[in-house]
Amino acid sequence: MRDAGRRYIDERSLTQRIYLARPLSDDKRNAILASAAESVAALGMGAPTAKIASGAGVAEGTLFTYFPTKDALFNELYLALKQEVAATMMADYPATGPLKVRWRHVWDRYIDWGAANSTKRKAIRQLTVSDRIGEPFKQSGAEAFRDIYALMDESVATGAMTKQPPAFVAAILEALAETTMEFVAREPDEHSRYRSAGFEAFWGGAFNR
Amino acid sequence: MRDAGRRYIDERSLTQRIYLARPLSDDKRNAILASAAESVAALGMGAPTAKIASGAGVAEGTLFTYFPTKDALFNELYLALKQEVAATMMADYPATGPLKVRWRHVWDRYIDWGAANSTKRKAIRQLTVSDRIGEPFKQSGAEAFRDIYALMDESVATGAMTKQPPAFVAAILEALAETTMEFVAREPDEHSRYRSAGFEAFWGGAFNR
Amino acid sequence: MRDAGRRYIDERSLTQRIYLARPLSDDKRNAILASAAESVAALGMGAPTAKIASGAGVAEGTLFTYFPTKDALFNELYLALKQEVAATMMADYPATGPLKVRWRHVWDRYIDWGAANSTKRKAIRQLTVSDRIGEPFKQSGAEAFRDIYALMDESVATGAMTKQPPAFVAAILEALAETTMEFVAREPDEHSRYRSAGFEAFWGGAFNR
Amino acid sequence: MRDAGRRYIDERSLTQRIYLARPLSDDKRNAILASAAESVAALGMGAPTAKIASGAGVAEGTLFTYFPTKDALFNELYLALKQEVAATMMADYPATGPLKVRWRHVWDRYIDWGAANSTKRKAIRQLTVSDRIGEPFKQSGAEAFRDIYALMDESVATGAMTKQPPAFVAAILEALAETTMEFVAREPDEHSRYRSAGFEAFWGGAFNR
DNA sequence: TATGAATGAGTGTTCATTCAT
DNA sequence: CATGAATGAACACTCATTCAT
Repeated sequence: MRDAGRRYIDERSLTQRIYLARPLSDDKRNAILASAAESVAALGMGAPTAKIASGAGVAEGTLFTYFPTKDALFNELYLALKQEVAATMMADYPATGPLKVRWRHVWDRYIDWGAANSTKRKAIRQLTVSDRIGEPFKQSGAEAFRDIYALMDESVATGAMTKQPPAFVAAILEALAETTMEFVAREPDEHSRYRSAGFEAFWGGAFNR
Repeated sequence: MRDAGRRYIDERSLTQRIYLARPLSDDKRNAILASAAESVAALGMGAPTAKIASGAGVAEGTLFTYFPTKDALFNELYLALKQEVAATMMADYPATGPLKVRWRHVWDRYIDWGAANSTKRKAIRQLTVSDRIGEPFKQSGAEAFRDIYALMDESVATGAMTKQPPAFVAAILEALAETTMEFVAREPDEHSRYRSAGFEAFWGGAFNR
Repeated sequence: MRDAGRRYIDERSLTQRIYLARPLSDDKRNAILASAAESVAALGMGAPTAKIASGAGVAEGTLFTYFPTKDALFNELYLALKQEVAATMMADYPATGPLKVRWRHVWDRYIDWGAANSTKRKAIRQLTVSDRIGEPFKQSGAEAFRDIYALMDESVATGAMTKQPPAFVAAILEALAETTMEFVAREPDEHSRYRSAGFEAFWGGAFNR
Repeated sequence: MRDAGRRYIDERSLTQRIYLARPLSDDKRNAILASAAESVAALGMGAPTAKIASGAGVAEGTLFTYFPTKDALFNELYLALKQEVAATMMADYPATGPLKVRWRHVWDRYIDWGAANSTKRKAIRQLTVSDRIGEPFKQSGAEAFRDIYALMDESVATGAMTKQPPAFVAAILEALAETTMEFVAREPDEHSRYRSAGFEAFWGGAFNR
């Protein structure tokens, strides 16, 4: 029937994928992903593909020429969002300078992104707990983050988290960031206060002794 | 909680006989809740009521004599789980003693509960993100925890979190605990190591300066 | 199991039934019938037995000790209502006097009953079209009416309907009466006008030449 | 009514191709309506949508692409049947000629239609008493008939019904016709006799003095 | 390739009836 | 006899996916 995997998985690389000759429209693909994010944020994993399609301005069937399966769409969405976050965090990254400043830079970007993109934030949350994101996608999602921490490798060698795997530190950062975003969303006026408090919690917990 | 036997024995009158049918069974109610937790952990909020019922050993229809609605069931489940966690955390609580020891007590109970009840943990997670838990139920769930922090009121007045609302501290504890449980679940052999590391992250972040 | 037919059918007579030794309460039985009429009027034949029972102030199961089946209840209700109508029509019947006056008496009673008992009227209508009233019950229902026309036998021998079966005349009367009641219900202020107009339509149609 | 083929052929543009999927089929729509009429006649408003669909030779889900709701289907069915009746009544209508002949024409068509379409007749009856036909549909249904009586306006100004609203006369006609059809259905051999008798009842009741 | 009608398995909930109390 | 919990078949409606156009 349809060659479902055709452009879905590119063997060469998952982070830096190379798109081959393709007549499909990137605009439509992106519109579908965007609509999916919105629908998932609002309705959870039960969001109907029909609604996603119509939100993207395409027909029901069209969705399936871009993604062979609802799950495939969600996996791609997960990955796209994770990569967007990672990219945002690293924009303007001050490669030099004190460690704390660099972490703070990353942290602030993260929180601000969450505050500005609450839909996407909610979508990522739903996808994360849904157990429908395959291991490979989870891994490449994590990779995007691990890249970040790699850049700050030295830091992990310091402080309280010395003996913990970087993934644990990363997970803690995410957990704290998510909590912080939650409170920022509830009390937008306190945005910068919570952002600072969250960061101090992270920094004190992970690096102080 | 529920006193199912309440009207079971009638002592009001000997002249006007009052007929009593089978009372609602707390056993069944609990079986349904337990089965719901398992199903939700495995399948998310989409877990079919039919599966929940059969998992509880009751007929499909019976579920609805105990809970008027799937959502009602999930709300009650959420509350029950939250209260179970809170109760577990406070068991054998050392009312006196150094602050850190008391927090550590609570923390360890929490992590250990999560390790021993991964199904329930997953269920609570699904319920929490699902947006189908009504505000009143969220509130009473939070109350159970707020009771805990109230007991340690003094502590909040100290350290990095001095100026943050207790709810924020509580949320941070939960977030860190969840992350810790996640890693404990993945690497059970490292249970106590992660438990300690997680706690240090919390303590250092929330109370050190 | 239960001897469902026990007091349900009395072989001796359907119009003048004789109730044998019976421990069941007539009050409850009547309450159930009354509640059934209301429920059927409001919800049609789909009215739940549970609602009927609760409306009668008895338990769900109790309904089934008085009527073995929902259908049985509806059949009895049908009969009871038909008999009530017939009895009402014949109250104070002027056995002597001009034919038209006697018919008019019956007609007026019928219309007035319908105006005063719209619930019962609606219920009878639902039951009549429902195809769940068994032939025997339909027959005894009709009997009640046929008794009436028998009293006025002579009249049928006159006028336009001479050659039609009395059942046809009866059916026409019912149809016209129902239509009239409908309009009376919609415009209560025009009660007596519609009552007269309806009667004239009947009289002119059935007896004039 | 519905012009299913409307968008089927696209002629708007040759440069911007517009893709067209299968259009809704009027055949299917009609098959569903027909099957619904049969099911409703046999089983009342409780007729399962599944049975209606299978009776129409379509899948269960297909029914809902043509009618959003069971009630919507029933409303459309009601309207379709009413309009069919009205159209039948007016076929070959003798616009000139004596009043009584014209009424008789309409009457005969009505009775004959009922005799030939007992299923549809039963269906209409069920729908009419069901209280699930919305006011707007009732109104457009009535309109079809009012159109008829408008054609014979003059007649209403004559005879016994002079002072009654035309709707009342219409209702009487319907009631008498239904009764007549009922008897025709029971005794098909007496078709024309009952048809005449019914008409005389109507004519005598409504127009004679 | 784009479209949206067609499909039928799956779901939450209702309800007549039974039966333990 | 009265009660109401227990039962499971039934039902309206949804939805991911297919495929004719």
